[in-house]
Amino acid sequence: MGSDDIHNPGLVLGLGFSSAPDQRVPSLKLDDHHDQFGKGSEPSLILTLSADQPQDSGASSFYNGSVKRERRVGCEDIERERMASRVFDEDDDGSNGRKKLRLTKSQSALLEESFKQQSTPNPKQKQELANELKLRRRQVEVWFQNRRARTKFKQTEVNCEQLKKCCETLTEENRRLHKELQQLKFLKFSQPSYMQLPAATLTMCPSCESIGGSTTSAAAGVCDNGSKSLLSMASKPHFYNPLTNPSAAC
DNA sequence: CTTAGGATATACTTTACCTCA
DNA sequence: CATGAGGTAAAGTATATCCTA
Repeated sequence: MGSDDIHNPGLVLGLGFSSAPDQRVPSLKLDDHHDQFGKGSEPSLILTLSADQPQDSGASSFYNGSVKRERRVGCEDIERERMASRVFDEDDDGSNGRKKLRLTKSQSALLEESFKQQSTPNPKQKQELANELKLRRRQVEVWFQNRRARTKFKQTEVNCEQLKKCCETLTEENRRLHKELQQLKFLKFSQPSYMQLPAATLTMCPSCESIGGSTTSAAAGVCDNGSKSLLSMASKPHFYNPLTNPSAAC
């Protein structure tokens, strides 16, 4: 037995994305009412912005192709508000392509404000917002959908960065433990008397990565900088496993 | 209890517009 | 000045889920 039996406490590294929770799962549950409509069935009615609803408030704001480019300098905001508050009847150029709504800064600000308070407003709240902003409810709905998507995307980016850092830390720890293990094996076969010492008397300095005889830090299981050593961990009843105890690693 | 259908959510895509080299 | 690439945000589409009649 001996050092060959030392468990590898954290030698398996990975981000563990085998089943990302947010991955879209292909629909395997079309056995109920959904497949009755048939995925290939064409929509019989396509609503467009112009045909969707009457311009109830008269303030849905679209850029006209001929009105371009708000300037970042000067009275851009005023100009933008002015442009955006215009009603474009589309088709002045004969095209029936969709025009793109641009929310004004005040509209965006109010939407942001309400998003802070409630990221998924109920239908009544949406309608109230729409009334206040002189938009259609659908536009408010879409804005919240896209806003939630942006929030989620940003959060995913943050999580990804954290996982990268965590992975780097674990890789470094793994490398260090490997090295320590090799030194211990070497010591075992070259100088067996070392192994007769109580385990707690041996430890490795994480900075110089050499085995030493310090008793105090080894007994504590932590080196001066807080790193763990194999021997000190081995003297404890359980091994440190960063995968089952990730918070300890990162 | 089962089912149809509406409402609404998410995920992904398309499109119009803007910025910048 | 013109232009093309790339980014951003609004809107479209497909599908899932929940609720109700």
